Amino acid sequence: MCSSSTSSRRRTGGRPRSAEADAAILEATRAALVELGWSKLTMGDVAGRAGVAKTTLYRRWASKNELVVDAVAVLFDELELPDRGSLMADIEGVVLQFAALLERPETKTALMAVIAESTRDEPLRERIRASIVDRQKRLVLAGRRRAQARGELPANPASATGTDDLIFDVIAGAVVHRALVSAEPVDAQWVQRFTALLLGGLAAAART
Amino acid sequence: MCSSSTSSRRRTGGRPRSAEADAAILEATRAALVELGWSKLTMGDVAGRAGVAKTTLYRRWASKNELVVDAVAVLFDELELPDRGSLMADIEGVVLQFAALLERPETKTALMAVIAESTRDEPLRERIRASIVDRQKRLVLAGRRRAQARGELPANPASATGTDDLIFDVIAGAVVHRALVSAEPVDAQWVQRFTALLLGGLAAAART
Amino acid sequence: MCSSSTSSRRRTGGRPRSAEADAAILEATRAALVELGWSKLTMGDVAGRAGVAKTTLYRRWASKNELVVDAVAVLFDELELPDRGSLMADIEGVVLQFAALLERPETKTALMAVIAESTRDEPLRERIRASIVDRQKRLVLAGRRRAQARGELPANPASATGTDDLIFDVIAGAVVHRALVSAEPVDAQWVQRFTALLLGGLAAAART
Amino acid sequence: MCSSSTSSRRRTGGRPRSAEADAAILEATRAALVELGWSKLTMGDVAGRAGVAKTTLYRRWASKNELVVDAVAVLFDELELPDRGSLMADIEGVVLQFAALLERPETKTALMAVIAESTRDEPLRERIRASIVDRQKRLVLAGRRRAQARGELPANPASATGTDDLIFDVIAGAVVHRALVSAEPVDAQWVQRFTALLLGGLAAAART
DNA sequence: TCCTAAGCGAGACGGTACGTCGTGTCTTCGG
DNA sequence: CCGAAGACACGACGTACCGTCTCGCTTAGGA
Repeated sequence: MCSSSTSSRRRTGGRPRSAEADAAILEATRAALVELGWSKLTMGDVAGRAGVAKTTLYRRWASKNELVVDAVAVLFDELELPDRGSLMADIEGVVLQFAALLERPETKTALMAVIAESTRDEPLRERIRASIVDRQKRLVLAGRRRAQARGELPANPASATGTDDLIFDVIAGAVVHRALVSAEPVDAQWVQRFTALLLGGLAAAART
Repeated sequence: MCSSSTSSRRRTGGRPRSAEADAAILEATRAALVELGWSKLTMGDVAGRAGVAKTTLYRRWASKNELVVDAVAVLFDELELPDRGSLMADIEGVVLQFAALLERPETKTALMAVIAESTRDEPLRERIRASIVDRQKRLVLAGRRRAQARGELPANPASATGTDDLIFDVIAGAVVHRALVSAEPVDAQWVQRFTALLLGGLAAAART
Repeated sequence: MCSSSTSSRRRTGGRPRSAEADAAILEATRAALVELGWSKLTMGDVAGRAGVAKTTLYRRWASKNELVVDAVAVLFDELELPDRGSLMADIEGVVLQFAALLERPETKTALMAVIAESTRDEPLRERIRASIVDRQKRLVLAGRRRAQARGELPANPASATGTDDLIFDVIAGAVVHRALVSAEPVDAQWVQRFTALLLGGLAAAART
Repeated sequence: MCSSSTSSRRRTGGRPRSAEADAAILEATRAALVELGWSKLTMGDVAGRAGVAKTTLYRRWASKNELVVDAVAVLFDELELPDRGSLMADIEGVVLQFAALLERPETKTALMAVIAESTRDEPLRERIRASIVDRQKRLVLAGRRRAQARGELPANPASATGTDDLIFDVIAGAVVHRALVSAEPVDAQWVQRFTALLLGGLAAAART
């Protein structure tokens, strides 16, 4: 995830990069996002908070965008899928978790911004996919397998990947849209109605 | 839409504002979005393209964000819901239209950017809601009414508004997520699978 | 002298440049030279002292070098050649004046620095010549004419210009070298010995 | 000359400093001066040219200024005073030599720069005096003695030192001023006129 | 012969200044 | 009173050097 992850290519000479600096910078970035939001966040400010020179930031991250992606990505790893006993409860749980994550000011302001930038920046898009998007899909995969184990969904291997991607876009897209575009609360009632809709769709698909 | 919409408050004396200027500025803004994207777009550049002084821009829009919202909003009004004979066909049609709209560089880069800004800017959020979000919901409303007229959906007035909002978030969210976050094509196959899922959900909801 | 001296080319529109700003900047530059010397002087610091934005400096002067030349040039205009009754007294007077000028920290540190830069910067060399060097030669010219009027020097028009230039280089060069390179005081004794040497040379030249 | 001249204080153990490195660094410094001039010369660049680490430079010289003084000083040692048979010819010879030295880009750009710095840096002034200025005076001393031996100048010991210093400032100052400040060529004609003036002054002084 | 203190390359680091750019305000003039 | 032209204060940008620091490796003298 970190830009210095090229572990193999460690040159012999020279002072090694400070490992603590990385952590301090990412933490400072999150703090700055909370206080200032995306558009007011500056590299100089982040450097100051981290007790680090601006040069050090630029030595490790090519741009503000990449820095923010790395700083925020770790928050998405906090999402889990505890077994709540039924597919419905599992979906409701993950949706609420995801909504709570999107309520945090650092994610709320950063996520859409970096996605906006990624429309013009292929490397950034790749980084987002690797750091955030693909890591989320594991939740859908896990949920589906658990539901199949329970017998709630048929063990139908046909185009499981395509379906997983679809489910992922529907869940994540709906929650993001509700929270950020419609700008209305993702409360229990909305989650229940959404889950019901989704389960109905899955059941209908299973019957075919 | 336009900031000069304060039609009543027209000062008596003096030269009136040029109406052509407004159109030229919005057109120039869209052109700049296509060429430069959101983050490289500058007010000075837009003014130059429009053959207008920077002062004139600031006299009419308070910020770059509001200008871009106005410039892009009109594109969303192009969306229509021609009667294709069935709910399924109507949904597929509007999803494809929406996906095509999101493929245009000016919307792709601008939409997420202004939404990101809106998380820290209440007036901007309100402007987005009024100019873009609420205007889209008419499509959901129209589609539901047409389906009810066809008998495809029950004429159930119970919390229709809430359901409409949910459907809106699911459709718009899924398409935006697929197109911009997952960054994968919204092709016919995906649209069919998505529509099938949604219709299944709606049918299940209707049975309750 | 000022960069905005292109009086003829005054465009119609637009806010005119502030005249006070020019004076404040040059004054601030001299103050910074006194406090910090040439190598520690920064454009940002000058801007701060002048109560002006850094941009304004760069809008008017292409480089630190040119700014300093303009700031210091005016000091050289203070040199005068009051009639002291004899060529010897006139020379001693102007040498002491020049030495006093070179004792001021702003000239001491700036003069050699811009000359050093001018060895690699033709426009700067031209600016120095126009702003400083050529303006000094008037003193030699005036002194020679006055001495000729007194009968101390023959009214010999033969290559007067070449001789004036030579005298100028000898006087200015010797004083600068004594003050800055040898770094020893230009006191009354030295001035007397130098003047005697120069007068002897002039008298010898007159006899040929 | 070299900063490592602290010959007495040689610690017992440890690897001695490379002698070739010193030569390579000074050579690289001169090359960089020729190519880049004073203000564009950087320590990193010099290190690169010399095939040496930046650390090695700083271990031996405290600053860019001192390094440049050392690099340039050796060039001034090339000046000689071959016996040309008369005082006039000796002066003309040394002036032409000095002018040729000042034509070299490395001296032209470096000399004035370090002198400018020395106005604010006492140790640097001392180093310049020891490395460059005082070593030049030997030429004046030698020329005077030779002229006295020839009988061209009286063997007058009265304040010989003061006169030597004056002559030194007049010669060196006039040439430097002509070459760098007036920025005009030190050609044969100028040298002859200057020499005639100086000889006249010396002859007049001898008569007193 | 080994030990050991220093030299050395490489290069990351905290700083500081650079010169440019964009924002949003202002001041002038002409229509 | 509008609008163009453009100067202005402000502040962030990303780069370049500075001079210092940590590394791990080399190298010569003294034990």
